[in-house]
Amino acid sequence: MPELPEVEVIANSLKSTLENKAITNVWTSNKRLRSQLSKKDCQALEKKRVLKVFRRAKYLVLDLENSWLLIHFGMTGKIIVSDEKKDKFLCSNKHIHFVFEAGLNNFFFQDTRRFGGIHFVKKTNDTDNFETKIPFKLGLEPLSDHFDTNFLYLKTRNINQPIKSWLMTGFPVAGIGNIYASEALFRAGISPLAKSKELGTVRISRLVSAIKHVLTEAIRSGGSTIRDYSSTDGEPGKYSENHLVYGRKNKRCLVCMKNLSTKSINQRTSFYCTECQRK
DNA sequence: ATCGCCTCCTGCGCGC
DNA sequence: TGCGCGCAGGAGGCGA
Repeated sequence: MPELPEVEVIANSLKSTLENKAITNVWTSNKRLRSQLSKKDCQALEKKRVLKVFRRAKYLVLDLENSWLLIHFGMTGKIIVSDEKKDKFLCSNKHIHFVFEAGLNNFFFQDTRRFGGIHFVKKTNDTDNFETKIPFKLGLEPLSDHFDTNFLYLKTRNINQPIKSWLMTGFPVAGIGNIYASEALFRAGISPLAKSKELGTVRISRLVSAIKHVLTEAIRSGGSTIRDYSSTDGEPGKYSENHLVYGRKNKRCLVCMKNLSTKSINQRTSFYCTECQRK
């Protein structure tokens, strides 16, 4: 489900309800997620205060007194904030895999397809950086100033695979999934099938601008809702209304009026315009 | 080292 | 109506 903008919207909405509150009554389902908390992890979370809530790559990060909690939403993950009692809520909601209480609310992590995951990362001292303690590498934030033409140009020089596939790997650039890869490539006039290393500085520069543009606008619009994404308050994202290619198979390209195409690239459907986007 | 394919899951919508 | 198939915002792991 959520790519960078959706997770950013979730993180922003949780700041006021979670920061400076203590976590209690931690519970997990016994269903397998990509990564799940152990009993010991749950105990370590009890009565710990949330210092900060933020997003990194596609992870929601809770910075706690003794640890970090990283939540990945996979395809169908979402967090529901409710004042309803846990047991009652579990009866009427399938696929809840993680619950904790903070302030006056319960925070429910729901994930139908269970491609999401929760990582507990222990702090050993106050100057720890969680990124050095996790078993996977996170790419550069595409909305940071470090993500520029020079960076993308250098990183793509040896990459033979299609630019869309490479963008979606999350490294060295984080947070870009199927929707925003498609949208950014359309706006940059680059075919999703273009070989990464064959893109020159002009097109790379256009791609950098397009990525920053679509991500920024999507955050501003509350993200993209395709089937079931919503923020913690249940509000769907409105950026889907601004999609120029994603989900518009056989509809007309809004620039050249030719019908848009789809193609499966690395098992993921890509939406694009064969006229406006060139290899 | 790189890349493409498979897999992990559930649920929905479509066509027969 | 009902069943089967294909498809869905991700990404780790495997083998060529």
